[in-house]
Amino acid sequence: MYPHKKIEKKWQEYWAKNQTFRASESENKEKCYILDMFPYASSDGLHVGHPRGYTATDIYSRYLRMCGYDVLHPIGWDAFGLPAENFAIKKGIHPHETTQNSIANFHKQIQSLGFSYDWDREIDTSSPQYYKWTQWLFLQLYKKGLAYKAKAPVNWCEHCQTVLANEQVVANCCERCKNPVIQKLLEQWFFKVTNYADELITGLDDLDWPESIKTIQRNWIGKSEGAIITFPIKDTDILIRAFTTRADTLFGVSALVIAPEHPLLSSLNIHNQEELDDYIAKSKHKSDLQRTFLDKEKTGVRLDGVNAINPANNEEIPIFVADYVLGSYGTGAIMSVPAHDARDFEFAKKYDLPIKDVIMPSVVEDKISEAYIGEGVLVNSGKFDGMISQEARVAITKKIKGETTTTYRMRDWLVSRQRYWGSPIPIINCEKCGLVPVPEVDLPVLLPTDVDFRPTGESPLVASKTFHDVKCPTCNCPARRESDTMDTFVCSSWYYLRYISPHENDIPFDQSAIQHWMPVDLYIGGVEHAVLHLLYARFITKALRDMKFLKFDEPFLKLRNQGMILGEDGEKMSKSRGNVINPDTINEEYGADSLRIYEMFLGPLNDVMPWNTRSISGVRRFLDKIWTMYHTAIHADLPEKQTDPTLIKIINKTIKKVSSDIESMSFNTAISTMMICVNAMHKVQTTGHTIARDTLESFAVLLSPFAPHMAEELWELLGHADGITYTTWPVYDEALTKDITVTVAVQINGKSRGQICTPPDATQDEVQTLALADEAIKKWTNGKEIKKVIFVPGRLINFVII
RNA sequence: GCCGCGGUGGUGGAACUGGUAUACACGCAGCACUUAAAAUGCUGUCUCGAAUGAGAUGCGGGUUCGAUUCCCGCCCGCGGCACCA
Repeated sequence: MYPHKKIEKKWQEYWAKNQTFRASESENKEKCYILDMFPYASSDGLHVGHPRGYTATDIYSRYLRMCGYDVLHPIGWDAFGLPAENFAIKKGIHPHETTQNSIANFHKQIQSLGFSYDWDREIDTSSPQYYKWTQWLFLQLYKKGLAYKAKAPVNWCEHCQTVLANEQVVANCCERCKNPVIQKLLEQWFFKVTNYADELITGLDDLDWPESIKTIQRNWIGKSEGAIITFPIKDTDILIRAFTTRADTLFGVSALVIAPEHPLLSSLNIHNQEELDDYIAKSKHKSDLQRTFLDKEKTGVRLDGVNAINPANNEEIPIFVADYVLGSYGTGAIMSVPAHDARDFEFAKKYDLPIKDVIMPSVVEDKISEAYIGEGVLVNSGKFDGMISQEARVAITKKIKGETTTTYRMRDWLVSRQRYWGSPIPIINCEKCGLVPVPEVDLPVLLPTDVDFRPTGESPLVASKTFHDVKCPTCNCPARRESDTMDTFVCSSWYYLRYISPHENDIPFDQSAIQHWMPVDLYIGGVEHAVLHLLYARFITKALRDMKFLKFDEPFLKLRNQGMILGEDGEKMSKSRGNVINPDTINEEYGADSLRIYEMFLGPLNDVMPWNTRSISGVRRFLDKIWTMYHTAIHADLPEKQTDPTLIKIINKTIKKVSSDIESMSFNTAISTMMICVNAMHKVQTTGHTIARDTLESFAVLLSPFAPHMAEELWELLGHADGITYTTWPVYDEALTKDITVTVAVQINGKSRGQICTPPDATQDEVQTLALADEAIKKWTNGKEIKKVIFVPGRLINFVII
């Protein structure tokens, strides 16, 4: 039995002492930056989901080191933010203390799994050395006009007592506490992500990322090309602009519908003002949840006494205010075309508006029961009749002097938070000078400790006299510091740059080191960050590039997702369900190598998989088998070269398959291949033969990325004193992977009826003669005419008979 | 509703570019070792059938000598978006 505790401890100490995984910036080696999404330093500690991604990157890192690459593989801690703060409040301990405890715990847990991180580069986003540069980043964005303060309707979580970014609102609820989010009009800080909307979409094309993530980002950014069409209000000078993607349907407009928030509402002379005010007040009180989920039925108010003019045909059309039109998208006004838009159709039915067909579908199906939203040929559209939708959009927009434009669904990133545990925003509010950035020499703006950090709806930093009251850096008048803190996602939007020169105190990152290491070559993490971290990091990279700090466009060239590990009951692991598996327990009982291999053997990296503790015994048996096999094989007169042809073939095949599987991240099949190899070696050994040194060495190297502790021990047992990490990955001989004979399937009409053994390069004639001479085949072909023969060399021969 | 991904033994899964479906592992059964158990090793394990065989990759069609793989139409599950004009 493999004594995992003793051996794992031995090699972990060896790696630490020798700084085995320290990344160097080597001139003559090709670099590879392999990154994990750093863990949130939660009080719960590591769960079994973490090691899944970490093992994948670790296998890849260890593999590449042996292939001669210069590998950077760092780890650190995402430490600021709400969960840490909430935990601290619950315990009545300062979040700094609870966070440091969590970090220490994570550090210990991760180290015990034998990951090959360069621990010298460990970072903690809540340390002043780190957040100094998060603040620096904020200032650069501010200088560039990419960080701004504005009053806007924002998402407010009553439970967490803070605003949230759009990306943190899931189904109209706070992604953290799941309580409904309400809209509030507040002055907040934003990052201008929308400036990069277009590049954030086009940049995706060249990235080696899962299509699913690209699609999620594209949908989130929500590019839509259309036109703004101006509708004059009858008997006034007022013009209302409506955004549409379907200018081709302009002749089918039945009404102009505007959002309750629309600014021009107050300038209109409306006869039923009271009714309107009532409606606006009601819709203001509705949360977005009610406006969308609960109120499927559309409501609105017709504005009496005012009408709009359709610029296409000068028809007079009614104006409605309805809250299905969003004030925050497009122009806050739409042209309602009931015949060709599902929502407008529903609205028109309710308010009895005319439904006028102006687009003929190419295939006419059922009528009137719903709107036809597809494209087609124009009818009832004056001189545009007969045109197809695509052409008509351009022509009509031009005719009525509309402006073509592009809008995006994505909004700017709201980064200020009214909570304590985050990086302070480095801005000073001066009555005379307005917003004044903190001079860079004064960074970091330290998070004060003399405050009650429990949330009150206002930033707790306001309560700190030492923090809050300052002198204006420009005019020296009394001023006050910005008291909000930054969203944790700001910290994580640039951490991959800090790993590159984590100890620099005067610069955020060293330019020449950045040149050497960036961009990240492989990034692994969960899908849940598709529109959060992954989008923010891309934005920050592009912004820093435009400020000449970086010379590349995208931070992460290749991305892979690790699927979630579910509980044994197939449900998501959670404390309340009681199905959480603690990796420490598994590590203790089966060892780190078993846990690593088990998590990879479960199935494809990307798939969601249920945990099954019983199955670990399989991989543990695999390791035990290797252990005893090596101990039996290694003795004084161990032959150097393998002579057994079966083993020569299998080891060459195994090297080939394991190498290609690691490169394609098919770790599960790499492991089954190694199992097949071990079973073969074991069989040879139990039948009294010896496994030679070259075979044992090659296999130990193949095993080492997966089970590094055991592999190191076996490597030492084979007489090597310098560790396995930087040894050379074995090469295989293609000729030796080939079988001497192959089994060719013989089919009759596509059904397998037998098999024959031939040399792999046998010709069709040879195979055919052999096959037709076979008794089992004769039975089928006797007296039948062979119409056709299909031959796939080395695989099958198929006789088509009548 | 729209978009994306998936459906293979009792279980996790494998299968190159359309070429012998079910590798590898778990579980289960039997045997060996043992006073016994655990551990370990060996053998078997898709279904029906005594058998030559027949049928199985969610369901129904199609293309093909041959389909888990390609095409059409459904059903189910998971994930994303959610009045975005």
